[in-house]
Amino acid sequence: MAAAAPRRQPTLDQVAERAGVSRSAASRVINKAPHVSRATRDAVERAIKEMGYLPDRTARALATRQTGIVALAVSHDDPELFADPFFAQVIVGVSAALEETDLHLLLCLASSGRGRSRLTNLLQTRGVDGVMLMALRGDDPLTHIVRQAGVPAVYGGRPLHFEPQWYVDSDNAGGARLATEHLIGLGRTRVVTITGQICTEVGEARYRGYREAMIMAGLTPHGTAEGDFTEAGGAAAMRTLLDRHPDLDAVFAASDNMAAGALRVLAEAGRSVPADVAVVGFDDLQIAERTEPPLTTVHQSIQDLGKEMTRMLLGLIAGQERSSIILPTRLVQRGSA
Amino acid sequence: MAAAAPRRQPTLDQVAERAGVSRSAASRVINKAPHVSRATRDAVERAIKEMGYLPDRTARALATRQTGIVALAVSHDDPELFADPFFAQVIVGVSAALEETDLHLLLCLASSGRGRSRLTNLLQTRGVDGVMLMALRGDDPLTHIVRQAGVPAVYGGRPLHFEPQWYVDSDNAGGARLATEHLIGLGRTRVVTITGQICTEVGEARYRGYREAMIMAGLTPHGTAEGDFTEAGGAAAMRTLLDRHPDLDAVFAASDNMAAGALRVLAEAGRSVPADVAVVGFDDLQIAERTEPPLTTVHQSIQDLGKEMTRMLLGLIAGQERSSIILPTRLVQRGSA
DNA sequence: TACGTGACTGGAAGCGCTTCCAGTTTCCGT
DNA sequence: ACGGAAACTGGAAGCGCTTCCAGTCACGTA
Repeated sequence: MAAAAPRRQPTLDQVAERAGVSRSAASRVINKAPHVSRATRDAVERAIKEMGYLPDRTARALATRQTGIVALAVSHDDPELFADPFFAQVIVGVSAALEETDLHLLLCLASSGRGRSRLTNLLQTRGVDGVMLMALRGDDPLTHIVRQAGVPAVYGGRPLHFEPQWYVDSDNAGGARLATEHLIGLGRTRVVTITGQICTEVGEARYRGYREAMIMAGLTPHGTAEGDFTEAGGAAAMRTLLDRHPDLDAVFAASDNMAAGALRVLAEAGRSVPADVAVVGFDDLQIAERTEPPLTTVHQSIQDLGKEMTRMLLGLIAGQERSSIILPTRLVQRGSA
Repeated sequence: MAAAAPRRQPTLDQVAERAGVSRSAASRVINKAPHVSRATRDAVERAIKEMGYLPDRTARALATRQTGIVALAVSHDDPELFADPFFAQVIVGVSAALEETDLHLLLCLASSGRGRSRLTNLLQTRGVDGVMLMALRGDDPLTHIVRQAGVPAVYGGRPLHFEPQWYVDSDNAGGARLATEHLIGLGRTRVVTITGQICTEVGEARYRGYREAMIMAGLTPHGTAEGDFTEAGGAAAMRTLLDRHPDLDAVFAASDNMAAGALRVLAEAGRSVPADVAVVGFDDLQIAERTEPPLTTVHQSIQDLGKEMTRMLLGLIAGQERSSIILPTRLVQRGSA
């Protein structure tokens, strides 16, 4: 190793000695605590500057019982799931919110059993001040561990069949309603939907929104096929729907990726979009601007999701009461509907 | 807060007391140190189990002067850069390598001045055991800070005009050579290139590889246009090239995104790919499989990059000597060449 | 002048763990 | 039976910081 000079960084004791005051006085200056005379403060500050002193994080953490670190945990069976740009956006949001604080972000990809036990250990050994949990299933043992470890925790999205005490989620049902209502407003009546996995909260909520909108408009849900949020899955579902409901005149796809697959299949089938069939997606990913025609879709701000999760967690760590948040969605009109 | 029972976790002292041994003995058992009798070990292990003891990370960190945390720092001016799927892949690789250890990953997006100073502080206050640096410019002050803080550091990719002591990088020049040679092997002689920003190491290296291959084959570089690694940039560059070198019969684009833009422009211009113009990209991103025609491209394993960086860093932390690594690339043939 | 008040100070006790060291025990070979 | 090495043990000194507390001091008021 090119380990730097073996001389260690100066300690608080040395600073205090140089400033000619006690260690406690020096500590007070550093922490901007009250009851410090002008003379003491000046002396300590000068010593700090001269020695290039910086307090040791670890020692401070031990004394204050605060690590200055929060974790973002992505718990899921598929290790590749993290490659979804969704998480990058969340992280950008989280980082932005953290930027204004002195906290740092620990990222935990807990897909394997080993990964999960590492995370568990991290929480139980008081390695972080709080944790944000994402992408976990309702029966994920993590929910139990987190609760038991007594670590402040906020959820990003809700697991199915489990309402966490504190969470931030996009208004999935509302967005789906928005999309469906838009299609209905266009005069379409034979609106079908391509859902995500119904065994996920997101998949279920977006399907629910579609149903609600249809029923509110006095229509009956015209046709449903379950996809898996991917482009290929969307294409397959679209083929199924065309087959079963050749008269369909609109489709609400629960993700942009699925909508892209659907568009491809519709083109192959000779249906023109939006003339014959109107299509709306969900997510407003980059892909939505590049489909042919460009995709009308429901926008959700994933960075905001990250930001709000972080703010909520900071509040909880500070001991404040908070309430869960549902983030709004909005329709972005492009060419497909 | 729903803070769990205020009763704190048991400490090592309590475990020792319960086991009827000294704290040092208990510590030895936990750390699997030698010189522990069977009886002592059993007693301590039983006490640990009964009390549900887990050592406190922070206290241990203070005593051992090891935090058990490594940082991945992405230092760049554009906060959105992190949204590039590239980083997600790196993180997946890093996580996989870390999974086998007891270390955790701290993620630092240091784009703003504030972010950079936070990172600086983290390193100087001994908040992490080592750091992996990515996407920084040659003159990034971070390189200096890292050096001065004496924190083990490995670079992912090389900044321009600066060869870090330890780094992992893809063989960009070699890959570009591979791509260009492939085009030449196809009988193309009027091969042009769309480069990335030449003011980046990657951009420069891939351009260099192209030139080398051309010259080795006795050809003169036929035309060059600088893009910015994006699809739009690639499209613009392609238009320029078509305009200046209407006779071109092949193009090597320094990224898949740019290649996708180029394909679009070529189609608009009525050039058929690969018949009239053969195209090769670089990166082998998902988009390469979806272009029309599917893109022949140079594959690099970004997860491996993350893994190797991590292994190297772990080695450095453990005090081993290491040497920098250049990861191989390979050509993936699809329809465009 | 005496006294209560509040600002300021440093000593000392932690935070929970590792590790050095000196002392004790055990177990050989002889 | 005995000397010595090797295995084991617990006391104590840290790691570097925060914070409680008892004490000092200067001040304004009665």
